[in-house]
Amino acid sequence: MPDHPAPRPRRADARRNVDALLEAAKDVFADAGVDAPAKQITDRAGVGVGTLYRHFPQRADLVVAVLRREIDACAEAGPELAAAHDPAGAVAAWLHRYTELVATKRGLASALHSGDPAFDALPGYVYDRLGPALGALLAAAAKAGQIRTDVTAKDLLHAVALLCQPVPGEGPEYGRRMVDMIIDGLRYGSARR
Amino acid sequence: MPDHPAPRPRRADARRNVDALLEAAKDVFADAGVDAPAKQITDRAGVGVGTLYRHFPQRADLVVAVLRREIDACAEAGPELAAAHDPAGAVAAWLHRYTELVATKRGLASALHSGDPAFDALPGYVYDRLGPALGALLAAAAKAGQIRTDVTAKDLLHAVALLCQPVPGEGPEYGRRMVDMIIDGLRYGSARR
Amino acid sequence: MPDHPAPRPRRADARRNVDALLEAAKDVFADAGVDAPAKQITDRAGVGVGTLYRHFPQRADLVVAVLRREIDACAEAGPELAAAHDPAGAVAAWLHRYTELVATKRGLASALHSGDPAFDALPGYVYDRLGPALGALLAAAAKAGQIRTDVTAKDLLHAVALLCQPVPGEGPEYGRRMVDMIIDGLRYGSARR
Amino acid sequence: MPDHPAPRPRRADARRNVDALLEAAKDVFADAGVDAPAKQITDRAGVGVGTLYRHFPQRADLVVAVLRREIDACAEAGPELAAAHDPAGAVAAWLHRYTELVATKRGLASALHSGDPAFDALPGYVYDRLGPALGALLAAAAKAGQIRTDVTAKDLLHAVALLCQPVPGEGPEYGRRMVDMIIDGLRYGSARR
DNA sequence: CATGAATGAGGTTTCATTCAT
DNA sequence: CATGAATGAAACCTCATTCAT
Repeated sequence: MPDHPAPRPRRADARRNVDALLEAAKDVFADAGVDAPAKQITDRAGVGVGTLYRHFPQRADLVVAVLRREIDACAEAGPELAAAHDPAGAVAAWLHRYTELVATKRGLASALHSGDPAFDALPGYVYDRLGPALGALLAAAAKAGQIRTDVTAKDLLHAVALLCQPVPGEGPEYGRRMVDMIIDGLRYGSARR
Repeated sequence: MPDHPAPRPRRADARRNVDALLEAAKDVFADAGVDAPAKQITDRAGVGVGTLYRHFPQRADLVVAVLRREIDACAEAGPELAAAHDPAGAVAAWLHRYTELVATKRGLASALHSGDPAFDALPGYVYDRLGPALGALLAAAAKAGQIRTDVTAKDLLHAVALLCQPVPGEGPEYGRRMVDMIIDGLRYGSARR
Repeated sequence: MPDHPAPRPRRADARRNVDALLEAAKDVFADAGVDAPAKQITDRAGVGVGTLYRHFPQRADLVVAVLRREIDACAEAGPELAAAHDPAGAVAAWLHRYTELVATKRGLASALHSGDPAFDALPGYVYDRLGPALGALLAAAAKAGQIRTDVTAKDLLHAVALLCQPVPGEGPEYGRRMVDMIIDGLRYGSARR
Repeated sequence: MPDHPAPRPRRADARRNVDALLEAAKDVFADAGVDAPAKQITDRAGVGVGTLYRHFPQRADLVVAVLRREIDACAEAGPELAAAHDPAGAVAAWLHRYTELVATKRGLASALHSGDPAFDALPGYVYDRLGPALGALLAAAAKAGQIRTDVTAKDLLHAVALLCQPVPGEGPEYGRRMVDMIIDGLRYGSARR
C-alpha cells in the first residue's frame, strides 16, 4: 500500500489559511466548477491570492488537496457511524456519506479528465482509504448476519459510484433511494441464505 | 408530443457552415469541454469566428444544437439497425449507439448544470425522440419472443444512462460490458417466462 | 460660389433606397451618434447592408449626404415661412428651424472634427446655401422696418449657432428662448433707430 | 454643499498609476474622443490594461475622474491667479483657464449625453466647485471698483461656457476674443456706474 | 441592383500569476 | 509569511467591409 503524504504548514496561522482555502475551494468548486476564478476562492477564504499560490502553486494541487480531504473525511467517518447504528445501518449510513464524495468528485470531473499526471494517484488513493473503511463496516455487518457475505468493498464502492451519481433533472433524494435499494439487496441476500 | 423546431439557414453555403460548426463543436466539446475557446471550434470547422456568432449568438445555443443533433442521429439510427440485426440484436446495437450519446451528454454536464434556461427543454426532447425509437425496437423483439415484455423504453433509457456512463479509470469497453449484461437480463426474463 | 453636386441614382427603387437610408441615418445619428453600427441604419431603412455600401462607400459619404440634405431642407424652408408669417416673424421661424440643423450638426461634431477631408467643403456649403436663404428674409423684414439693418446673415448664423446650441442639462426650450431673445434684439434695434 | 468624495489608492505605486492614467486619459480623450481604445490610454500611461480596469472598471468611471480632476484644477487655480494679476485681470485670467475646461467637457460631450447615471452628479459638481472659486475673484474685483457688481458667478460660468466653446473652423484664439469681450463688458459696466 | 452571409481585425474584459510592499 | 496591485496573454464579441448568391 503506497503512502500518500499531505503537506502541512508548521505555523498555526498558515495552517488556518490552508484550512480556510480548502473549505472555500470545496464550496466554490461545487458552486462554480473547477475553473472558478481563484479570486472567488480567496475572497471566500478571507485571504489574499498570494496566499493561495504560496500553498498551492498549481491549480491541480488545490484540487488534489480538496479531494484528499474529502476522501479522508469519508474514510474517517466509519467508526463514528459504527457507534451510532447497528452494523447494517452503519453500512447504509456510510454509503450515504460516500455519495457526497461521489457528487464532489463528479463536480471535479473535467479536472480529473484533464490528463494532468497530478491526478494519477487519486483513484488509487480512493480505494486505499475507502476500501478498508467500508470493509470494516461490511465485515461487522456480515458477522452479525445482517447482510450477505459475497460482496466486496471495492465492488460496492464501484456500484454505488455508478448508480448514485446525481442525475440531471433528479434531486439528491434520487441517489438516496438508490442506496437504500442496494442496502435492501445486501440484506435480502443475507435473509435468503 | 411537443414539437421542437430547429432553425436551418436557407443558403447552401450557410447550411454547410452550420453543419461544419456543429460537427467541429461536437469534437471540440468532447476533447476540451464545453468551455473550449470558440476559436478552436471555428478553426476546426474552417470558418471565421463571426460565422459562429452569427449562427449561435450564445454559447448555450451551440451546445443545445450539438445535443439535439446527437439525439436526432441516435433516434434515426433505429431503422437501419433493425434491418441489420435480429430483433434483440437490434436493441443491443441501438443501446450501444445510445451510450455514445450518454458519453457526449456527460461531456456537456457542466453546461447542462449551469441553470441556463436554454437547456430546460432538452431532457424532454431526449425522451420525446428516443422513447419511440427504442420503443419500436423493444416491441419488435418482444413480439419475436426474444426479450421480456415488462420493461419500458423509458426505464431502459434511464438505466443505461446510469450504468453505462464512462467511468474515470475505465475504458469504453466497460460500458459495453454493462450494456451486454443488461441485454442478457432482458433475454433471460424472456426465457424464464 | 462653388457648385456642390449631389449623386442621385437613376432608377426609382434605387432612389427610394437612398432616401430611406438618409432618413434612417439622420435618426440613428441623432439617437446613437455617428459611430452607430451600420446595421442599425440599414435595418431602420429596411435595406441590406450591401445597399448602404453601394451608395455610400465611406462612412463620411453618408454623413456628408445627411448634412447636405438637412442644410438644403433648411435653406428651402425660407419661402414657405415667408408666406406664413409677417417678415420679422418669418426670420424668427426660420432661425428656430435653423437650430434643428445646429443640433444635428452638433451630433455629428466628432465626425466633423475627425480631420477627414471629405468634410472640408461642408462649412462653405452651409454659408453658400443658408446665407442667401436667411439674407432674403432679413432683407424683407428690414424693408418692412421691422428689424435693424446692420446685422448680416452670416453674423446671425454664427451667433445663433453659438448661443442656441443644445446645452447639456437644459431642454430644447432653452435654445428657443435664446432665439427669441436675439429676435427681440433685432426688433429693438429697429425701434430705437 | 454636497461632498464629492474621490477614491484614492493607498499604495504609493498604485497612486502613481492612477495619476498617470488620468493624465493620459485627459490627453487621449482630447486627441481621439472618449471612445478611444483603452490600449491607447494605458500605453501612454505606461501601465498594463489590467491596471486601467482595476481602477476604473467602467469607462464612465474614468471619464468622471478625468473631469473632476479638471474641475478641481480649475477651481484651485483661483488663488494663484489672484496673486499674479490685479483683481479684474485675475477674473480674465481665470475665465481663460476655464475655457480649457469647457473645451475638455466638449470633447466628452457624447459621453455626458449618454444618459449613464454615473454622470448625473457632474453638473452639480461644476457649480459647487467653480461657483465659489470665480465668486471670490469677482468679489475682489468688484470691491476694487474694477467691474460691475450685478453679475453672478453662475451666470458668468454659463455665458462663457456657451460663447467660448471652440467652434469648428475657428482656432482657439476665437474663444480668447470672446472672453476678452465679456471682460470688457464687465469693466464697462463698472466705469459707467 | 439588392441581399445578407462570411470574414477577421480590433476592441473589451477577465484572470492566472508574479512580485513589490 | 500575507497581501493585493500590476501585468499581459488570451478569451470574448462586435461590426465594417467584401462578395457569393
